[in-house]
Parts: sequence; structure tokens; C-alpha cells
Amino acid sequence: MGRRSDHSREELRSLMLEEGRRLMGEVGFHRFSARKVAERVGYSVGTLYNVFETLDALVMAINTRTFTAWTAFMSEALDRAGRRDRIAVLVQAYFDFAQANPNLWMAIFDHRLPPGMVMPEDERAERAKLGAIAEAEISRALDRPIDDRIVVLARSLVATVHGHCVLALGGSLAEMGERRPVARALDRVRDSLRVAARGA
Amino acid sequence: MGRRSDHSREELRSLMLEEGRRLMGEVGFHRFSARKVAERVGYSVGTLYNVFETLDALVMAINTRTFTAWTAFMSEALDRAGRRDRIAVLVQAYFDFAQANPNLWMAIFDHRLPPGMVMPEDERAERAKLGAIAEAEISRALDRPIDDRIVVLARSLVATVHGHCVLALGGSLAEMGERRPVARALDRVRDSLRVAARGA
DNA sequence: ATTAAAAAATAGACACTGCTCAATTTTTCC
DNA sequence: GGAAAAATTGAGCAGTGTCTATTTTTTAAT
Repeated sequence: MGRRSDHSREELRSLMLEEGRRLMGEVGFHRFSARKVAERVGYSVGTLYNVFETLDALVMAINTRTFTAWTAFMSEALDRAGRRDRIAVLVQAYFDFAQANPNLWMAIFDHRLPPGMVMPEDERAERAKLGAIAEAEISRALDRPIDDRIVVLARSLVATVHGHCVLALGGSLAEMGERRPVARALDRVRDSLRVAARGA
Repeated sequence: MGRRSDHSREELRSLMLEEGRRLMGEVGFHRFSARKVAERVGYSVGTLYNVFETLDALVMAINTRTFTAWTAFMSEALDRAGRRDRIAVLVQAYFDFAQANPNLWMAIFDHRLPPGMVMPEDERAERAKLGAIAEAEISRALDRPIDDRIVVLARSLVATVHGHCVLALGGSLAEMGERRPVARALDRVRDSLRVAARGA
């Protein structure tokens, strides 16, 4: 067959992205495959490789989409929180999204782009938003404007929460007997905020 | 062909484990394959599946071995440290091993055992040693005997350091502009130890 | 020593994977 | 209408995990 013009280039791209996203959510990174995506959208493998340069590019696009949904989820949680304990809300939202979409969330970190391949600038920017949210909330919690120290602390606290989340989803924390990983992550964040508040 | 008795069952097992370990270190979880291991030890795939029930079992055995080497590495670092800042040494050793053996270290967390498969008890015990080391050192740092609160804190601080380490190796922290992830992890651990010391 | 049973190792097959590319079909444009 | 361009296909390659039938070797029993 040749050009079917059932869908334009862009339509096809977002169709495959959407279906790829669904597949990733269902089967996870490990069982994700280009052929399955192609079959689901009703095109052949060749067409998929025509639209996406490589499978890594498709996975990366899916992951960026997940990242966007994740940060949006956290922003909305913050919006609903108002003046309440926004740090707790943020940490909880971090976990909630991951636990509600384990396959999608884990795929972000399971996927390592091959050496030589670089992330497009727009995708990189999309992913930087998480850091920005953290910076804003920590600045607010400490009642101090964002400066270098806040930026460094924000990154580090994201890593702290991430560590708890990643081990919780992998089952390691449960196996060690920890049943409230979110509470523990929040404890650690509070510890550091307390120290930062005193030392200011 | 049949039994060659070049190697006994146990010899064959540890041969495949050793060669599998080497392969994992060279190519990483993503490019690891049963056939390559079989070829390297000079046996066929079938023999490998005769010795190891499934590929997941081999990977799990390799990862447990890595875990053992890792905890040994940290213990030795602590032994050399003597009375010096043992917490700093421990955090540094956590990172050092991971950075020196990225493929082996990441494989531990890349591998998710399929639903239904459970980790053998001896392997689980081997992996629990990391928690024990952390508990002992935190108990020592706070000059308090190990109790429930120390156990909970130790797990959480391991998760904290882990988060920094995993994001550092994945390149995320570097991309966010953080160039001293070990120092940041140590900062967070110190924050929590300080709070724990005051609140005791 | 001969033979039968058990164990070990293998080759080969199955259905799958990422990826490529010549061939084919459709659309577009003159 | 016809030529050029673009889109789509699916066969093909080299690889994967896993399983089964088969062959070979070892062991045990006569």
C-alpha cells in the first residue's frame, strides 16, 4: 500500500504516541514493543519507524508525556491545597501518581537513551518543570526568595523523595518492613527544611 | 551429546554465575542475554536453563552477588575509617561502588522479578545486610542503642542516599546542574541526624 | 561384563524482538 | 493523463527467552 491519508503525519504521530502510552501503561517497559504499537494503530512496523526515527525516540516521547501528566497532577494537587501543608501535598502527589501509574512512571527511569542520542531541547524543558515546582514550594515553605541555596536544596529533596518512591514501588521498602514510605519521605523533607530554617 | 563431566553441577553453576557477572558488568542489564553467557562458558543455552530454572533466576543470583560485593566494600571502607566520620565514609562508599560498577549496580534495580516468583530466603538475607550496616552506624552516630526508631530512620536514610545515587548515575542530577551529588546526599543525612539528635 | 535406568547436555524449533529496505501503491502536481 | 514524489508495506536479518525431543554419558543392577 501507499499513502492512505487516513491520517496526516502529525495525526499519525500522536496516534502512535497515545497508543504507545496505553501499551506502556498496560505491559510496562520490559514488554513494550514497536510491533505491538504498530498493530494497535493499524499500521505496519515500517510506518512506525518512518514516523519515529527509532524505538528509543518513541519511548522518550512517551516518557516526556508521562512527565507532563505527572507535573500537571502535582500542580493541581497544590492548587487544591491552598494554604494547607503544601509540602505534604507535594510529596503525597509525587507518590500518588507513581503508584497509580507504576508502569508509566517506572518507564521514565528504566529507559536509558543510548550513547550518542541526546534529548530534544523541548523535552528537556518539559522535564525541568518538576525542579521548578520544588524550588517554588521550598522557597515558600522557608519564606525566602529562590536563590542558589534553594535551588540546590530543591534538587536534593527531589532526590530524597525519589529514593523513597523508587524503593517503595520496587518493593524493597516493603520487604524491609516499611509500610508508610510516604510518611518517611515527608519526615526527611521536614528534617531538612527545619535545619534550613534555623541556619538561614 | 550428554554429560561431559568437565564440570560438576556446582562448578557449572558458579562458572555461569561468574561469567554472567562479567557480562552484566560489560554490557549492562539491557544487553544481557542467556545465549551470550552460555557461549562464554562453552555450553549450550539448554544447559544454562538446566542449571538455572529461568533467566530471572540467573540475573537474581548475579545481583545478589553484586549486593554482597557492595556491602563488603562498604564494610571495608568503614573498617579503614576507624573513628573518623563514619557516616561520610558510608555515604561515599555507597556512591563509589555504584560509580565504579554502574552496570552491575544498576542491574540490581533494573531487574524486577516477575509476579509469582519469590526471592529465595538466603538471597533475601544477603540483601538485608545493607540495612543492618546502616542501623549500626546510625546507632553509633546518635550514640543510642538500636531500637524501632533507629531501624525506621536507617531505612529512610538509605532511601535518601539511594535517591541521590540513582539520579546521579542516570544523569538526571548532572542535567539539573548538580555536580556534587555525594555531598548533597551527605547534607541530607546530616540534617536528619541533627534533628534526631535534638529530638531524642 | 551386560544391560537397563537415570541424568546431563544438546540441537532445533517456536514465537517473539528491533530494525532495514526494495517493492508497491497512492497521492500530488504539472 | 502521466510523471514524480511520498507513504506504506512486509519480507528478511540477526537476535531474544523458553521449551521439547533427542542423544550421549554415567551409574546401578544384574
